[in-house]
Parts: sequence; C-alpha cells; structure tokens
Amino acid sequence: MSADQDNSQRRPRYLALAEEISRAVAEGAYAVGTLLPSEAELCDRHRVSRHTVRESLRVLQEMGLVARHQGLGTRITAATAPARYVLAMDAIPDLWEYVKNTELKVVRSKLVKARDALTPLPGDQIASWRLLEAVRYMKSGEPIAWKQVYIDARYDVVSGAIGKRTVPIYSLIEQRYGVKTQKVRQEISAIAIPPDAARALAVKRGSSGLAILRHYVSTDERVFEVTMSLYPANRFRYSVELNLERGNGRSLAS
Amino acid sequence: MSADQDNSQRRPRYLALAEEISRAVAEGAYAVGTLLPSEAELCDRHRVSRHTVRESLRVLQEMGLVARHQGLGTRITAATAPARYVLAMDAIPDLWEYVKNTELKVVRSKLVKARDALTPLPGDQIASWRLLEAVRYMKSGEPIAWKQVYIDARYDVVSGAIGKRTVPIYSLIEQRYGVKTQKVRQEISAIAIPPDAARALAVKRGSSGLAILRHYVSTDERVFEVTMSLYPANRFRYSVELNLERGNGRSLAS
DNA sequence: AAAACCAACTTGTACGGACAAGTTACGGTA
DNA sequence: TACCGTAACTTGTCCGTACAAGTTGGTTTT
Repeated sequence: MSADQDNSQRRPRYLALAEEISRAVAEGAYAVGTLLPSEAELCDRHRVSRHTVRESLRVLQEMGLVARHQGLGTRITAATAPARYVLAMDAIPDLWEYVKNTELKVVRSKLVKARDALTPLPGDQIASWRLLEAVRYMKSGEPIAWKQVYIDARYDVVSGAIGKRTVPIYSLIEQRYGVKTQKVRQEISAIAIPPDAARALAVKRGSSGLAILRHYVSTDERVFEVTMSLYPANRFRYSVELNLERGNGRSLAS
Repeated sequence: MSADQDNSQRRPRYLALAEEISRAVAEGAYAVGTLLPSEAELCDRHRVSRHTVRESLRVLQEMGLVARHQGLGTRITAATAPARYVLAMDAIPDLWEYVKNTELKVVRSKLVKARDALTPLPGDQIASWRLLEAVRYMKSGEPIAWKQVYIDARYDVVSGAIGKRTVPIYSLIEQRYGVKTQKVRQEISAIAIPPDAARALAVKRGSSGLAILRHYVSTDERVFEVTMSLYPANRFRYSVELNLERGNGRSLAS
C-alpha cells in the first residue's frame, strides 16, 4: 500500500492520494497550468486502481485545484485551494426584491448604434442596441433611480414600448429568446449626478449619487443587455452578505 | 434502456437518471425528509448498474437535493435545487487584490464605547471597541480611501499601533485569536464626503463619494470587526462578477 | 427490563475490464 | 505547403464483483 495509513483510523486510499497530490502541487512539484501525470501513470506510481485515482482527482477538482479535460489530461489550476465567498442570497438585491417593490417607467425608447451610446457597449461598435431610458419609482411615487437599459437589438422584446414595467427585462429576454443568463458583471462607483438624470430624480445636478453598471452575459459568453443605473445618495443602499466557503464546498477534512 | 435517450446527442445514462429522479422529487413522488429507494432498488427499476445509480446520486447530492447516509439510505433534502450566485473571485476586491497594491496608514487610534462610534455598531452599546482611523494610499502616494476600523476590544491586535499596515486586520485577528471569518455583510451607498474625510482625501467637502460598510462575522455569529470606508468619486470602482450556479456548483446541463 | 448479539439492509471503498469520446501529433498525399 | 486520415494517448461512461463500514430491528441472554 503506497499511501500512508494510520492504523488507528484508516483513511480511504483515494483521500490519502488526493492529499499527497495536493501537497505535491502546493510544494511546486507541478506548476500551475501544466498537466498532472495521466490517470494510468498515477495508477502505476501509486499502485492503486484507476477507480481510486479518478476518485482522488474528483476530490481535487471539487477543491478547485485541477480541471479535467477529456482526451487531453488533468490540468493544475491552482497551487492551493482557493477560498471563495458565496453570495448568501438567490439574487443581486435589485434584480428581485427591489424590483418587486418599485415600478420602472420607460420614458424614452430608440435604436442606437453601440458607438453612440452614452454608456460604453461591448463588441461591434456599429451593432444596433435598443435603448430604453427609464425612471424607477417607489410605489409611493418617489423617484429613486434613473436608468438606461441597452438591449442587443436581436432580442428586442420591448421595441418602442413606453410605460410601466414590473418584470426585469433580462428575464423577458430569457423567456422570449431562450437566452440563459450565466453571468452578471457589475461595477459600482460614486458619481456626480448629470443634469438629465438630476431632473428626472428631482435632485440638484452634480449632487452625489451611486452608479451601477451591469453587463448581462449569456451562456455563450455574449453580452445581451447592459444597464446603467443612477441612484441619488441617501435613497439607495446596496447590501449583500457573503459567506466564506473554501474550494467548491469540498475539502480534504473528513 | 430505461432512461430516455435522444439519438442525435446521447446523454449519459447517469445524467438522464439524475434528471428523472430530480423531476420525480420536484413533482412530489418523494417527500422531502424521506428516503429514496435504495441503490439496489434503483438498479432494478431502471435497469442500470450500481455504478450508474451512484453517479446519479452523486449529481443530485451536488445539486443539494439529497444527502447520503452510509448504512441508512439517501434522504431527500430539497424539492428543487437552490439557485445561488457565486462570487467569481477569491475575495471582495479590497480584501485582497486591492490591499496588495495599496498601503493603509493608521492616523488615529483610541478605545470607544459602541454608543459613541460614528458608525453604528451592533450588540451591547457600552461594549468597548478599538477605533482606528486610517487613510489608504496607492503606492504612488495618492490617497484613495478614508477608513474607520472598529475592532471588538477583546481582539485588540493593534492596540495603539499607529503607522503603515499591509495585512488586513481581520486576518491578524484570525491568526492571533483563532477567530474564523464566516460571513461578511456589506452595504454600499453614495454619500457626500464629510469634512474630516475630505481633508484626508484632498477633495472638496461635500463632493461625491462611495461608502462601503462591512461587518465581519465569526463562525459563532459574532461581529468582531466593522469597517466604514469612504472613496471619492472617480478614484474607485467596485467591480464584481457573478456567476449563476445551481445547487452546489453542479447542474444537469451538459 | 436492559444489555448484548446477530441478521439484514444500506452506503462506502476498491478492484477490474471494456468501450466511447476528445485531443494531439505525425505521416502521407495532393 | 496545406490538408486529411490515422494512431496514440487521455478522460468519460458503464458494467461487474467483492468486501468494509454504518444503521436498524429483532431475538436472546442476563
């Protein structure tokens, strides 16, 4: 038996092997980006079955240390298992909860070329995007956000529609076109509110505000919606709670 | 072959079985809290090997639908797989990457009662907290953040220490006292920068800024550190990328 | 009545084998 | 020189067998 074994409490061979490999990786025996020895080779070296080797590699994969590629090999992706924070809720605050308690009123709608957008848009600069300018109100009528929504013109679910909306647009796009949101890139910054938005929000131009830029990315890596939202200070707080998890929920501890 | 198979693109049997079981669970064929049929029984019913059944159950486990108990059985833990966003990086931007490229200079340090803190503190209002006032600089010397750090006085790792720091304080607390960070609650808002901070940041008082309030929570649910950071507009953008994952990182999509 | 034992059932670990599917590199041909 | 086909290598899927380890319930013994 090649892997260390403590008589008083026997560890499974696959865990012992996983630990041995992860230690070797941490010590630099295999550089990040390179391939581990093949499964057959690991069988020979450690005198275990392919089942045991595969089980070990699965554990390492769950820890985020390796990625397996059929036909190619097992690549080292990290020297030590990355610790990750997991968002402890089902969605970004204003994708769901927030939308439920407010109304979005579209006040302008037009087609624009990417290059003409006030907000930088990705990809082909002569591509067409549907721009919606909107104001979000509390049910009580107070304006809390000024928003520009750019929709890839191929998914023009709301062409020309002006008025109140209560369903997130990316959700409509998902339903209508079968596009799946895989990723949301988000950037938050402080800004002085520009004149157009200031009027709509009933605040002084140049007063403090929060800007949240979001790119909605589909499973085939395309940005299909871009939103820029402006919130006056004191009318909006963005809260999230993050939990610390290591690897992908799997560690070597038994 | 008992599980549906599409000729044009053959799905692995174990995935088809996993989907069949998850659909049955969602439809109420098995109540949450009860046991699934045993592995042997599932083999018989679906005419597949035990390996295939075990592989299916592992997928369901990864989705958070079932929990396996050696000697007992496989229990249904949820009717549908919880959907979660996972922060696609190792840490909140300024817990790691950001800290590496900047320096925090503590300019004031004193003990305060919770009730006297400028930032609201949780729990007992007569409890003592170590307050550090600090400025964060780029290596180039430009001030980018004004910060108040409140530390539960029981974990006074930096009592009175004024000067430059490059290691996150919560990390020092973890090392010194064995406290484990389990959760970080975070709130982002826009503010007009107050006078004290404006001076330290070399911006006009009242100009736009970003405020990030964080509560660091230990594994025993205690808040042991609270930080309030102020960033002038245009000097700081808070970027995150969120991936949609279902269950524990595993879905049925291939 | 309580404790010990045992059988039956269940999941976990480990082995072996076979073939499918993906990737890469090399040799032959146009 | 470029393209195509093939061989070799690799991981993925699926099957089977055997035994270890854990759980539970029933029976026997004290």
